[in-house]
Amino acid sequence: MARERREIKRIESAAARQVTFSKRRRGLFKKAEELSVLCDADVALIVFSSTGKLSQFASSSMNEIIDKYNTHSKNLGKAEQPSLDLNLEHSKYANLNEQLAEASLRLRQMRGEELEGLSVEELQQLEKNLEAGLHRVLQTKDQQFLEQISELQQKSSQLAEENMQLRNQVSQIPPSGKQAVADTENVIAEDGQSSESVMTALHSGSSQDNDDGSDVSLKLGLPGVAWK
Amino acid sequence: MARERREIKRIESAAARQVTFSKRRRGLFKKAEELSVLCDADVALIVFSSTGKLSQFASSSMNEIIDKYNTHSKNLGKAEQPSLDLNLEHSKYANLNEQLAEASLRLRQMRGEELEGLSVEELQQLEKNLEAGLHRVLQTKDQQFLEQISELQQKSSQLAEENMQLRNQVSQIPPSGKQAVADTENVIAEDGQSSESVMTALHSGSSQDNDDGSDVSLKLGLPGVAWK
DNA sequence: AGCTATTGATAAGC
DNA sequence: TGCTTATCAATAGCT
Repeated sequence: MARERREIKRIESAAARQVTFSKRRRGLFKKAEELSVLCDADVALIVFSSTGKLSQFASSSMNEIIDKYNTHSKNLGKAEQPSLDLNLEHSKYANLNEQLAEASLRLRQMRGEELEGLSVEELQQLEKNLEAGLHRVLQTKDQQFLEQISELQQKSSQLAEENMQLRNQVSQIPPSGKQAVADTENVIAEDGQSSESVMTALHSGSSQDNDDGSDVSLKLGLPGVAWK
Repeated sequence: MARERREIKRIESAAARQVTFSKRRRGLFKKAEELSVLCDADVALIVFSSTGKLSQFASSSMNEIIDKYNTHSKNLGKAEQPSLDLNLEHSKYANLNEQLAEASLRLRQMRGEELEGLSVEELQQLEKNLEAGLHRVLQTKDQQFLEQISELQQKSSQLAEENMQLRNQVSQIPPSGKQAVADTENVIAEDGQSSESVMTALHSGSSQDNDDGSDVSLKLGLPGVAWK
């Protein structure tokens, strides 16, 4: 991949070998990571340079992958420690692995993947499950929305009441020129503003803020929620 | 490195992921071997596909390299192997258990259960996944239906043609009383009947039955399928 | 360690 | 899975 093709054969010059090692090692590790990310694969890569220096990459945990490798490849004889306990341990492990594989497959199928082998009946069952799940999710979501709206309405009316009381107090102050009128208008204006951003709090769990009604500043804001 | 740059991010389509996995895995193994040869390095590469299938490469012996790796990385105290092994075994087990619990929870949530703790955002994400999954399932189902319909139409027209030929043969028999006429009518009647139940076979995989046209009796019937 | 001319790898499409 | 092609990425040889 360069100025000239390089024959795949041990590089004799130690210097050139070192340079090529650095460059290609970087490329190899990059490719290994890309494969693991793109294809959701578990990848482990161990490289010892000719000088004995170790480099490694593992998409999850190196030990985990090596264990998995040993499990896969060592179905062959191993007459050492495998006592009853170990065998038991192993079969439990295998069993868990199976369950996990099964669960993963179902999950992927619910996401619409790997449907190839399914019969029409199985597809219909899947469809039914998805529709039921979707229905429940929508119900739950709606319920949460309704609860939040109800909370907000309550808060709103509470604020409106406070507002009215404040306006009453203000109006009882003997008029001393334009100032009083301006203040009253301000209170009304602020209320109008808070009702515009009223749909954004909710989630921050800051519901105790003005339970006593002493704190009039509303911190409503639910960031990142799209209201279709 | 191709028609279009691909973002390094999990490929959602299972089919595309599989194709890319095959191609890139080959490339990765090739690069690993080239590095080991060119630079006289000891390289071990272990890859588990998302479906759990193992591929491996080792410039020398996999076990040898793994041993060397363990020696290098485990400078930490290690007086006994049983304790280490046992701990490893235990953590693997615990880890698997966690993964299984996680998968089960997600599965239940897709079925619309245990949604209580979810935020509106999480619910919306779930909804999106469900809709996408449902969409793909419906597409797959429709495709199967269409394929089956197409097959049946073909079978139908083939049968109709056979029928016509049979009718011709029958009509060429010199009339010898009412019997011949009655036979002709029967053939027509049977054809009409088979077209009514024509949508029900498919799954039994009995497609060789009348390839030679000698067996006119259709055994179409897909029990338990509701055609909304 | 940077810089390009080249070769190599690979995303899409069949 | 394999093959082909248009493109993008890795890297060999220099500096």
